[in-house]
Amino acid sequence: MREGPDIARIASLVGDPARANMLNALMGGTALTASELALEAGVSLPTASSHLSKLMEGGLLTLASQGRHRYYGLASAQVAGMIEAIIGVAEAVGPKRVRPGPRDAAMRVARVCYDHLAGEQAVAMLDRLFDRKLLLREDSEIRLSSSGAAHFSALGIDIQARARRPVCRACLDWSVRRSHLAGTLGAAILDKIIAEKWARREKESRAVVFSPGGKREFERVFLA
Amino acid sequence: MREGPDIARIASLVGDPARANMLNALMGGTALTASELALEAGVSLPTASSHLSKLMEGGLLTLASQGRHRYYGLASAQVAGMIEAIIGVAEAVGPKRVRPGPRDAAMRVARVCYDHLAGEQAVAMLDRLFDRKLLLREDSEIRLSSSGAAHFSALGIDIQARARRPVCRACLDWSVRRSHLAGTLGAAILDKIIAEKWARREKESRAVVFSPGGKREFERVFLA
DNA sequence: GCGATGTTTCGACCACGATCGAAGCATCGA
DNA sequence: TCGATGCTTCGATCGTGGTCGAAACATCGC
Repeated sequence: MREGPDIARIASLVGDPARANMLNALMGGTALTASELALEAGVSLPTASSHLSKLMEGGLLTLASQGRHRYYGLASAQVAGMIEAIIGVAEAVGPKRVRPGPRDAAMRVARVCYDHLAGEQAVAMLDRLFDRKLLLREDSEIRLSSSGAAHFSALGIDIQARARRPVCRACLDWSVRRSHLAGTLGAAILDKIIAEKWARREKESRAVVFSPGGKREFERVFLA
Repeated sequence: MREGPDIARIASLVGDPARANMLNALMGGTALTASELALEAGVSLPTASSHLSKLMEGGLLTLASQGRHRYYGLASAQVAGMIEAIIGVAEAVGPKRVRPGPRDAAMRVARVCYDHLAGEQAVAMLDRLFDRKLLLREDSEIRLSSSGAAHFSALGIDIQARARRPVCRACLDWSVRRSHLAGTLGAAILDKIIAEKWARREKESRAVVFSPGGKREFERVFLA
């Protein structure tokens, strides 16, 4: 019972499912807003806010205020390392893999992440957009190339860079552990997918289900 | 959102003060009985028993029954590494360490981490072993070189690589924030240090205290 | 200024889990 | 066989902390 660093305090911060989901979402290194984290964690905005202030007070997060957006990120690589260590143990002791379930499987393939597409389809799409040089990696940023601007414009997706919100942003995918496309462009693409009826949003879920024809169209346009 | 290894489950196991104290006590590497752990955690026996079964179910502990005694120990070096990582974060964000205190200072210099040596001495040793090419970095792994195998063999440390547990592993040190050597080789070196009486283990603590002569010997052999 | 959007605070509710005493098992030494 | 010791299970209590709706606060575009 002797004193030491308060390890229980830190561990219990990670020990709540909602907070664990938030931290997991932040493991990609990109800072996220409170709303995005609320969606990732599957809790309401007030609840998420409460969790975030606890994580802040615990020193696990940093906060960058930009106007009315507040971007939360992991405080340090040390914190990320700790979470990796916990993930490692969880994987080692929990080979459970309880039957994925159909909704779960659908979620892995494609789902909504805030206002853009996530899941295997989205990750594949981002890869392909890089391959075709429609998007360019710049350090940790993503930029729209001139050919990309023309390409999306031809698809009826016009991005006016007016918004304070970045046009392109990488967003880490929990199921694939790689990035997919967020930002206004990501949102616009999801809008198009829904508008063209290539896919529909599953009720009461984040899953996005493509129709057979819609899937072909999507792949022709974005995965070609 | 959810899916993936259940990190919240693992973290919440560590997140209870009583359980955290137990795990901390077990970081010394010696298995302890339920009564000892109850005392260490400052809770009654029934409470401790309940905590222990939770830790067992979570896969964090191993149990060795010997007659009417039941010895609990950490399940693996991986679990120990996770706890070290959490301690590191707790130290970093922790409140204004009030005067380190002598025991704390001794812990920084050298201490037991599960079954191997940690602390400044251990970090310095790993650095030196790399310099002398007795160990080789390979990506994020550590490998024993042929000259290293010969060297340790000459010291009476024979490592049979058959074990499923890796021979060499890096383990992050909370006090120095750099790696020290874990794995069977790390354990064997600690065994030698104790067997040669170069150092003794402080009672009721993880600190390892070198004798003046032992320190010289250790430095001659491992830090030369 | 205005309404719209993003975020936090407040208040109230409720459940989970930590806790302990007493009783039940299990194993030891005779 | 017996009592003693080490540990776990049972049952009941209780407080901490997660949760959300409503409202307040902050900042933007206009």
